[in-house]
Amino acid sequence: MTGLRSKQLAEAAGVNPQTLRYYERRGLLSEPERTLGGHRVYPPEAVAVLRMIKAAQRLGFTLDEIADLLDVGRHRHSPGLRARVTAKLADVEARIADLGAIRDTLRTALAAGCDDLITCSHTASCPIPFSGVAGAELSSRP
Amino acid sequence: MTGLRSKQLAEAAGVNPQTLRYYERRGLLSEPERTLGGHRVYPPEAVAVLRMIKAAQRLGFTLDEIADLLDVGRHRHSPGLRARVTAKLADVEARIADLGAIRDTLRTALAAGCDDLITCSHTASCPIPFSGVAGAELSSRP
DNA sequence: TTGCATCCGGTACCGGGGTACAGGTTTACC
DNA sequence: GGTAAACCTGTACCCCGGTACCGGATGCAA
Repeated sequence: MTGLRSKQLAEAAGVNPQTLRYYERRGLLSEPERTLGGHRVYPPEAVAVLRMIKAAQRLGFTLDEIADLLDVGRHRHSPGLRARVTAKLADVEARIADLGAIRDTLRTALAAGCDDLITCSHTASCPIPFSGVAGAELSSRP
Repeated sequence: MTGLRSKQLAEAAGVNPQTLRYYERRGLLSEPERTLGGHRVYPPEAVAVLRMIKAAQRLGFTLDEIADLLDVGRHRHSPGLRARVTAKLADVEARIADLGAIRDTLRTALAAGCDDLITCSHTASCPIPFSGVAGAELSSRP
């Protein structure tokens, strides 16, 4: 009775109803109960799950990764979970570092009234660490 | 004479040669000189530009945004540049904050030996701030 | 001058993440 | 019991960021 129908869930979570089925196919949302007629009835927690998905996604996780992360805890934990979480953590930390560099760059650019990012960066007329950021890219994920 | 051919540039920047033409079409790379026969000859700075593109891209900027950012400085600055940079900066800062929350979550999960992310997060049995992350998502970009 | 690597433009395709549409059933309310 | 809204499955399509393939035209070196 506390169940949600597709549209309600979709609205509550701010996604398209079609996306729910899509996520279900992709293994991100576990298959919900059905009415006798076959309509999906989601548990209220589904909203939280969706929000998590969206949050994780916005942060650069792919749907597969998210599915993986969620799924693991859903039924039983595969042995590799800790390793994967650890890897993800490293990944996230790297992203934070990169973003920090970009943030600094943007700030510097603004502060310097430097309206011109590339000219600045590659003529080295203002001390923007863009090559540092760019360099970071070389040493990271494929 | 210091010019680079497609393949050289591609290798120097770690991208596919096809991608160069693609970026050119997209306005990310300005049209290079040509040999008499029509082959592209890129200036050495192109490498730096490409690295910047890749760095920015890894950090969640779309090609259009990057084109925009680059283009502006390339010829003449549209009046909106500062505003756009400022907006991007806010965006980046928001991403950093979100990533920080995710990082904390992952750390907490690891530390708690909590192998199960969703169960943990939505049964509130361990004090993981996932809803905080999820909530942040509501207040941000479409 | 011949030969092979490279490049050219054009078009087609791929994977990721959705979204839309078709055509048919179910629900829910009057 | 009728009817409109919501739902169902399935398939097709869209955008993004590339990548691959094509047939033909250079570039360069021996």
